[in-house]
Amino acid sequence: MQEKLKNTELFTALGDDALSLLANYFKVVNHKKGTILIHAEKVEPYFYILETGIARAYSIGENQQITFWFGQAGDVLLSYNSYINNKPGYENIELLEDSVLYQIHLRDLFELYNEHLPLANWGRKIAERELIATEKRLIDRSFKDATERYRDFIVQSPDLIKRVALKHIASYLGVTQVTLSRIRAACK
Amino acid sequence: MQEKLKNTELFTALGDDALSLLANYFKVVNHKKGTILIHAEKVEPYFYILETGIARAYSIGENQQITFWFGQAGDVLLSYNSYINNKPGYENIELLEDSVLYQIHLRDLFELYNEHLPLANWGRKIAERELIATEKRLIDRSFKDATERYRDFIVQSPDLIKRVALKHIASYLGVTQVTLSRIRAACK
DNA sequence: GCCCACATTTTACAAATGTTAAAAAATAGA
DNA sequence: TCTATTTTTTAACATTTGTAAAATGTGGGC
Repeated sequence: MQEKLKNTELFTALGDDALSLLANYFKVVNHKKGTILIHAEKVEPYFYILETGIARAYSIGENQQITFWFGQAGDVLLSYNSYINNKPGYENIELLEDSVLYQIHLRDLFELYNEHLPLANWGRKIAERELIATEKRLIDRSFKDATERYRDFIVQSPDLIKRVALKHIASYLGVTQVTLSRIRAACK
Repeated sequence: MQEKLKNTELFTALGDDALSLLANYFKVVNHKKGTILIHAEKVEPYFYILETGIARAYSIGENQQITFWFGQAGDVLLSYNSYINNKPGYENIELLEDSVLYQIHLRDLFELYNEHLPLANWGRKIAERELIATEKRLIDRSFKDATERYRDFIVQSPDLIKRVALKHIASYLGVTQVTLSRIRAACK
């Protein structure tokens, strides 16, 4: 495993032995830009950690896709409904750049969770951190207008602004692409 | 612990020994309607499970409160930022009815998590389920208009519609009370 | 029963955002 | 480089939602 990944916030909390135990099960995989790693209509049996690249999670409606999450280096890519309920999910995950990932089968991961306490607590923290981030975004949808959300996004995710198509950022912020364009024109 | 609580989805997954271990640490507490159980500006050291009653979590902005979560019997009440980061949170939790709760100190809960594997995995599932629910709500904010969200809410939470003030439901749905009133008038 | 405090609805108007279509700009491939 | 495709912007108009204030409804205490 790359040193830089070991130093992400997600891994520093794990002890060395938990880390090397986990590393035994990880398989490094490469995927091209455009790969759909997780399909909403399937039970997806893998848990991924992104080493390099950018990903987006999106749901498909009648006339549109809604991007509701972006993943960057060190983030976990997962179909939560597969993981928890062993059922197809609501999210697709697409790689927006050529990517390197660590892959582990959910079967193996759950076995580790049931054998190794620090890992079980590590899995708990992954979900808890994601929950806090998601709740804050939900709250921001009410407290802040689209312009404020866009400004915050620029500050908090400067990499994403540079590397992700604006149409995806628009739906992530909860507006249409036309509205985002207007906001950007007004900000100049 | 009440039988009915043991039969909630949250507890049936736990084995009997994990349940009785947990029960040793729970203290039953009663609180009046209106009690603010969790304060956003404080590190709150307790984890609660609601036995009877209804609660809401809300954040305070400049001119308004936003209710972003409702808790019913069997749900966990918690300041996630206290729990995970040992820092003050973004959420207040208010009891909307006289309530009976199980209370455990975070110190004790973390000790259990570090000793007892089934409990650590139970804690993981609590956060994961909450995450799925929150992500779905965030996605619904984009896919569905306020009228559809209100109709869904009536179907999915018939108890809350009866027992919670509409001003709280309005902000939970992401609209003002005026808009909710208009929706309700149109639905008649 | 009456009054008070609070919740909800209604109204009129303003602001923000969506929709559709088209033009302009950027990007990828041959 | 040139073309084809996709992305982004712009425009005009429709719709939804917000704001502020007044009116109405509701429940508890005296």
